[in-house]
Amino acid sequence: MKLSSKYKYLFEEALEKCSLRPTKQREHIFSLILQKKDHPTADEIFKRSRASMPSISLATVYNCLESLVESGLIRQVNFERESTRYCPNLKPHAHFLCKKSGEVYDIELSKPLLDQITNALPSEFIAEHIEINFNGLKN
Amino acid sequence: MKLSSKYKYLFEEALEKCSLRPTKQREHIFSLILQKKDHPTADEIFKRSRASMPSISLATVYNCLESLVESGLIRQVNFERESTRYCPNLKPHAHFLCKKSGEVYDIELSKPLLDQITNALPSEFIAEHIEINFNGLKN
DNA sequence: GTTTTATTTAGAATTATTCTAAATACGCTT
DNA sequence: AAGCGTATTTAGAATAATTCTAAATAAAAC
Repeated sequence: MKLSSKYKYLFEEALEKCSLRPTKQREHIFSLILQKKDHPTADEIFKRSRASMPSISLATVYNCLESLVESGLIRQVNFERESTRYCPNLKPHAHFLCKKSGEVYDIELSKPLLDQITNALPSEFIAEHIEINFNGLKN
Repeated sequence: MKLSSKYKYLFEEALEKCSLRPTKQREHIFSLILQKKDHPTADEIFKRSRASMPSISLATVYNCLESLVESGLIRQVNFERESTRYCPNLKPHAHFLCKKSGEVYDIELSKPLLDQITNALPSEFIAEHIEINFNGLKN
């Protein structure tokens, strides 16, 4: 599993900024997440990654995901206390979990709406991160 | 730990509707959560509840919390994969976790803003629940 | 090329939560 | 109020996701 040159550059830059090394494993996992844009858990990524990199370990998958999140290449998504899922969509957006299928969908949010939500905070609160999660049913 | 008559009635009604029994343990835990309106975890509630009910077990605390959530008397709050916290504020609101103090604050959201957020969903999504969590710093 | 430092790896450890099965309590009927 | 069926409590074991540990390997700096 290899990154296209466009993403390869992004990948190396982003890791560089955090003084992290662009290893084979990190690249492999990043490319897997980019490829199939569902919202896989660490364990799903582990299973997928073994297909083309049989020697990878689960601990490495966790480590790599942590590095990718830290460098801002992917983000985490949590629903209640389910396993953490990972998402390569970096535009601000919300998530929707369908109770029936278990699938997660990205929900775009307009900039003005996001600003309004942030403005709902009294001034003594400085938000670093907002997470907006829906759940319900999707047709 | 006893409930005031106002809450006692609410408590009994709510459990009744779900065919759950108003036991001493459930009442005790509900009153603890009402009393100190921070956002305690199951373990914190367990510790507090032992002060006045030393025989209670952790499993019971989990069971009671589940019943209280099911009957709509309290709600759960999850930040990333931290322990689930519990909240007696039933008005729709968001939560803010201060990274520094670890404290959780309720953030009121106006009805029109909430409606706008729900309307951000394309029509094929039917939301049952929305969770909005901020984190950052509070002065 | 050698050294330094970061990363990977397998397996053990941890943490929050759920499960299990026996004991107890609740609430309904008589 | 006694008895009965069912729900709840309890302690401890089990589970699941994740993190930790320490040795082996790989990347970067010199």
